[in-house]
Amino acid sequence: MKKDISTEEKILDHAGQIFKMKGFSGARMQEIADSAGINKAMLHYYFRSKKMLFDKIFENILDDFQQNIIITLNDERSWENKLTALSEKLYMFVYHNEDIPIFLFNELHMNYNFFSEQLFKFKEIKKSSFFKQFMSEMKKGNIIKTDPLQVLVHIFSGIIFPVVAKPIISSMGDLNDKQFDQFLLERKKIVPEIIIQYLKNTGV
Amino acid sequence: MKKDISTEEKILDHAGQIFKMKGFSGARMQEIADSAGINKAMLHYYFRSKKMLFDKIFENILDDFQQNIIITLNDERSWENKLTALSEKLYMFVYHNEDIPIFLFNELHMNYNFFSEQLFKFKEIKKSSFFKQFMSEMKKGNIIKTDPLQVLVHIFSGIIFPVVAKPIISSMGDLNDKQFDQFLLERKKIVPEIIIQYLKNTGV
DNA sequence: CCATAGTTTAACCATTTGGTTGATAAGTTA
DNA sequence: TAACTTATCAACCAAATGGTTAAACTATGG
Repeated sequence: MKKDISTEEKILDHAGQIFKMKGFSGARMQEIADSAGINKAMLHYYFRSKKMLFDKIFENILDDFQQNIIITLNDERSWENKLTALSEKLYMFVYHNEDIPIFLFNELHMNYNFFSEQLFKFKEIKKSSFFKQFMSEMKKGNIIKTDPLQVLVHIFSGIIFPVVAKPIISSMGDLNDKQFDQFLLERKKIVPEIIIQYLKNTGV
Repeated sequence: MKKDISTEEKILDHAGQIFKMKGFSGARMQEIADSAGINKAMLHYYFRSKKMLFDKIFENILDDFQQNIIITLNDERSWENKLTALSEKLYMFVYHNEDIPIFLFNELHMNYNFFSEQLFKFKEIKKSSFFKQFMSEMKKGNIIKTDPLQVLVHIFSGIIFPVVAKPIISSMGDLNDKQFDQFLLERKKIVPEIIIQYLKNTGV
């Protein structure tokens, strides 16, 4: 009856790393087993198939990502502070999980229809208090007339994209890893500033 | 002596499509052959190995992408018009090649060191006339003090990222394909506006 | 202390996959 | 037309890969 959770967690942990690095089709079951220091049959014992193992991991990562966003957009702050906090959150997230964004987008791209259910949770974002605040301020004339989704995507793009395109951007600017980190840090500051300034520019 | 180019091009064409859709490790040589309507041995006859076939295709795509950018940044316009033109160019590029960005970034991510030579060409961007114009205007005080690479990355992020993250963004906004296209079209307009306005805001 | 359920392993299996081969066809040249 | 090069194909191969199995080990509760 005893459920030794350590093996199962070990699998999730190591499989996660390998899937993130190599994607679904690039990852090998044997490699995951070796990495976790267990027998390959254990993978099937706990998760039945490669696909099922992958799905569990993918869902966890997607949830984690979405939760990070939704919490920030729903807490108690002004809309400006939410945008700044969102930049900060996304920055921290990508800084500590450099390969998650590209992994997520790539797997979603290759298997769009399959994951469509899992994507439903992102609809919550539209219902977040950020959207309500934003619309309200817009009506009052304190914010330029804009689609709030565009605003969020400005932040997502501005912070997440550089990590996704890191090899190309590093090459463009001839940046080593340390310089790239600095570049990203600077963006975290500048991106919300630009957007907020633009949105408040109602008089012109 | 006659070089029948049609088979070779057929391979490049169909292999390109499949690699872009499934990535290197997800693509199958047999599938490529079937798609091109030729025998699998032909793939090896013309390109020796999967990797070599892939590399040729990858290089072409990367070149194409880089050329698009460099030409725009080097032609005869003001820096503002270059940013607007760059948005337009990138928009057209991603609109007609929806799966290229994620393909490029993913393969670069999975095999960073290997492609590092191919990335050298992106260093040209720093030498483009855009950078010179920008620095010059900055000295004159017509532009707020900013790293021009950050400015370019604003544009890249703003236009390319939405395509990369299309499944998630579509889900957030509950957009169908047509609505997403509209969303992207709107961004093409708004993104350079925001940046340019920010850069010119020197007096405040 | 043993019966039972859960856990782990080595060996195995069927299929897929990238790649090869040897023969054959189709141009090209002289 | 004969010699030669280039292009194409069906059949084949060895290795890799996801998955299975049957036996062994471990723990725990009665």
